[in-house]
Amino acid sequence: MPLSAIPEGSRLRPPDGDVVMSVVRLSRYFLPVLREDPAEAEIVSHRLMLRAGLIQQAAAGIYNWLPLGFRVLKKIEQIVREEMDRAGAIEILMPTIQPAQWWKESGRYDDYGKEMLRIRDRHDREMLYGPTNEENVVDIFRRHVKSYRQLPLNLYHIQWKFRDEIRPRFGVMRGREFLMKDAYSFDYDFAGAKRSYENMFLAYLRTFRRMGLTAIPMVAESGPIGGNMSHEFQILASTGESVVYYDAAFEELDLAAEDVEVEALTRLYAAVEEKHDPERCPVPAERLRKARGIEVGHIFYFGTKYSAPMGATVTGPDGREVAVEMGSYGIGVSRLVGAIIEAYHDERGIVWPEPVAPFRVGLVNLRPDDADCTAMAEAMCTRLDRAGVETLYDDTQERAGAKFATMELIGLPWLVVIGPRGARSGLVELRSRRDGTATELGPDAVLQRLCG
RNA sequence: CGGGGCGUAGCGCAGCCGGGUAGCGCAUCUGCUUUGGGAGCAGAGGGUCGGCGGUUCGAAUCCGCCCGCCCCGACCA
Repeated sequence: MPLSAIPEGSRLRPPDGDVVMSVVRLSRYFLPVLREDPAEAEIVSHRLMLRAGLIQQAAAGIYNWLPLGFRVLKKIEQIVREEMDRAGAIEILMPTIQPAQWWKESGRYDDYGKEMLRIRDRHDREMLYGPTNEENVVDIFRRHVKSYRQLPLNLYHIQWKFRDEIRPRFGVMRGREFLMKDAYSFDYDFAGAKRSYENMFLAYLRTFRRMGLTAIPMVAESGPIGGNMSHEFQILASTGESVVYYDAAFEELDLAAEDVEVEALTRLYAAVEEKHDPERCPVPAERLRKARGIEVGHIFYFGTKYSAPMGATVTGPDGREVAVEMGSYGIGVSRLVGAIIEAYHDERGIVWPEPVAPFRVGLVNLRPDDADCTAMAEAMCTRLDRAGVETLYDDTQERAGAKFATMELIGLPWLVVIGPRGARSGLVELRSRRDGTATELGPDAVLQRLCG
């Protein structure tokens, strides 16, 4: 087949033959936006995710991820991955389907109830779609780790989970199937487990901050996972489900330093409304903040709850065999997509923080039928691609109003507008989605602003 | 799981009470005009009315059963 017969697809192919990787042509892309609000969506993030073509429902609490939504999901996943790796955790991938036997060993097979999706294979073996992976990771650990010298160890994966919620709702914020990062720490003793816990605590603050979010860790019940040291991380959003009180110090944390005093951070005050007692609150009024939050992460220390019954032991320096001390650390990756939209949107649509935006730039060619406009736009595409700027190039024949409305709905941080006016004067318009400010610049200046 | 509601064209909805040839807006397709904020005109296509059964000469409409989805409550990354 001659090269010219191969469909170009959505990637741009510039005249010199290089395949462009950063720029996507809207006319060849798959972006099914909805002009009207779907009837089933109640909350703003769910409405916007459906309207902006991020997801499509398959069944109650189960979603298809369409191209734009999938890009965001991958961005979030990658930030989580990088911060886990930075914290010394090691990525693996455990299966979605697990044998029931492990759960019978840990004693959770009966405890977990109807939330766990139980299935049987063709040989009538009992299996389940994992709602979490403590048993699975303990099985990996116990078959290979025998000595305290191999500790500490932290294994994590980013995998789909299924919890058969009684009532899934709010789109991906409370789906039945969801993508979660779950990490599991193994230590020889409590002191080590506490260090592992604090290490994850800091990693979580860094992870959420990189996404443009303020995360408030609050002391939590440890629930069915068990244990006695637990924090849940709520990100602030005006539409959040719970009301939280917290020390303003959380907003000013310096997380970049190598020697962050994590233990001090774990003691900063934060509480959900139900547990907040104004009389006994240790934070002075001028430093107390009240806001709404959405839970996006939860960390637990639970000691030997799983290692003891499942026989995950190591031999210590004294020659004695002990069950390892464990913790587990979850981040709702798919939930974060909805949570970030709850935190960042306006009446026109989504306003993505740059680190998680599906594309950094929306390049609007107002007149694809005009040779000058198109030449200018395609030249800009090539330059943006060379600079590695992820760009969605709107080369469609829609009218200006429809193009702007779509771009504002999908919320890319930067809009570059090329029209007949600018094509004559050599200027393009650079517009910020966040504050709406627009400036007329030459192509060089645009590149500089976006890359400098 | 208890309570409430909804399933009619891709999306949003009307029609159902009082059974009688399935409609509207948007979207889609064709043509012409238009082109910096969701265009105009003309034409066209698209429906097992969620499913099964019943009543009836005749069912989107009445009755029964089932399925799916949404909302409110008790639980959750």
